[in-house]
Amino acid sequence: MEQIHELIRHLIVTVQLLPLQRVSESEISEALGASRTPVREAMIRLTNDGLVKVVPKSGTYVTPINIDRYFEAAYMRILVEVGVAGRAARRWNAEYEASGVLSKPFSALEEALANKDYFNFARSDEEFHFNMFGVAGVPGLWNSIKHGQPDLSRVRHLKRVFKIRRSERVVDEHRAIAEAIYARSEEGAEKAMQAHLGTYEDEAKKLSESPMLVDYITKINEPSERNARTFAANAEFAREMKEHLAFTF
Amino acid sequence: MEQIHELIRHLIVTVQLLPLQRVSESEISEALGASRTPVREAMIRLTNDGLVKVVPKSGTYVTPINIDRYFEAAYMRILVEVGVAGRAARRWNAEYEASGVLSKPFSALEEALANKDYFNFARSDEEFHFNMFGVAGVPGLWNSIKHGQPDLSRVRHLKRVFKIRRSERVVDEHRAIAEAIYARSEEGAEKAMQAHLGTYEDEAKKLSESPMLVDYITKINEPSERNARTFAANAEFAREMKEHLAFTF
DNA sequence: CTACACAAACTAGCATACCAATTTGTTATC
DNA sequence: GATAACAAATTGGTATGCTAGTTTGTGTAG
Repeated sequence: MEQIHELIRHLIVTVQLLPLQRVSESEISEALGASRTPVREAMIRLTNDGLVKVVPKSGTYVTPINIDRYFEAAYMRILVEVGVAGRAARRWNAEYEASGVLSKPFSALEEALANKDYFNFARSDEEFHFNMFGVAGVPGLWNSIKHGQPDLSRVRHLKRVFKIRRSERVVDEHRAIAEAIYARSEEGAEKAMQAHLGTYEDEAKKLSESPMLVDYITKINEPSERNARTFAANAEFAREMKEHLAFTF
Repeated sequence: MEQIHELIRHLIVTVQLLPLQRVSESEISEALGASRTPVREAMIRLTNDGLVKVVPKSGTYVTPINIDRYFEAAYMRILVEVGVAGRAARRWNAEYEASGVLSKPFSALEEALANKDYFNFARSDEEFHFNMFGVAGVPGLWNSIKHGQPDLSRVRHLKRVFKIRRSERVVDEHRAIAEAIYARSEEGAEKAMQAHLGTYEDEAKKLSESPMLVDYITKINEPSERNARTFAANAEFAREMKEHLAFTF
């Protein structure tokens, strides 16, 4: 069941299943060669993820992408991480220093960038942030930030697709954060984190400056005849659109 | 199914179903006169809530209460609400003023306190906070704060049971927040909110100063022969314990 | 040609039966 | 009496059939 959940989730996150599209239990169970029960259970979990909405006796539909929620989640992340960075600086000590909780992922980050290994780059980036939460004494919050909001993943995926990112500066910014924490400078760490994540307004601006993405989201959120298409036909539609827009999914 | 989910959730939150206890699908479905399917689906949702853990081919167990997670959630709430209060102050304008989004729930709060109507007191309190999120332009974050962390509800319930609360001061604190927002004082609003919610350390201290609650949580988290008891027998156990401790559940 | 009514098809919700794996209780062996 | 092996019972996972409600398509009346 977990596998089905992951599969459908992946299809939705990568926008191969488009908003408002119907994802019927029977259709998927048939396509996957499984019974309806595990599919149904996957749907319940997807409902919890906020990725689909079940309408009794009618159908299950992919939820529209709500970009406002993404902004909110980004804003929340900034608030939390800035506070956590300060707290980590306050709690920093020789023991943490010796363990290399921050220096190790930072080194890995530098190395990954040098090798242009973007997969490990993202991994090390995440590890750095996660370990900082650990130093701050609130390790569980990382998951809340990461999975707390319903639909971060789809927008994040689209950002990748539209190549909205920045790698080089990240290393320097992490260095600044790490050094402020080493120096036990609460204020410095907060400022460095603020600079790293940018403000809420910056985030909004950055996405608005990429109207292509906003337009794309608006477009796929619209109801259309594709809503009536089948599972397979819709994947086909997504593929066509993908090629047309020359994206790398 | 929603009803079953709510029922079991309520039983767990009110600690009538104790941590580590087995809650078998068949047992519950039988007790409720329903089939296993809806019970099973409720279990999936409870898993998402972090209230139970399913061990395949073994059983479904109530998760232990993790008080650290509660602290983390409280800390996160403070970080977020302080930032949101500042943002609300920055965005405050005549339109909001005229609409009474903040003044109305505040008045209701005062009135509820005067009538010792604690139900409406809590309602107005929540409405005030929620509306502040609206003024800040991030209404969706309120739900993230409220339901984001897995196990806020059980500790919150226990706090009520152990009578750890404070009502009178809340009104004054809300007034301070509201007035800072009216004055469009970002810094003032943040400070007032910080004072209202207290710091992370204060929260921890407050609960530590109530060792009875900490001890109680430790105790019910421990494995014991009750883990082998049945659904009904365990509810009985909870009732006994309740009476013994003279709590008002 | 349009509007409405009705029927057929499809939907998710639920009940039930069966399966494989784990746990637990018992028995046989030392 | 302790321990190991085996068997019976219990568990969650899955498949499937049925039901009630919604949607959609078709046909008929205007």
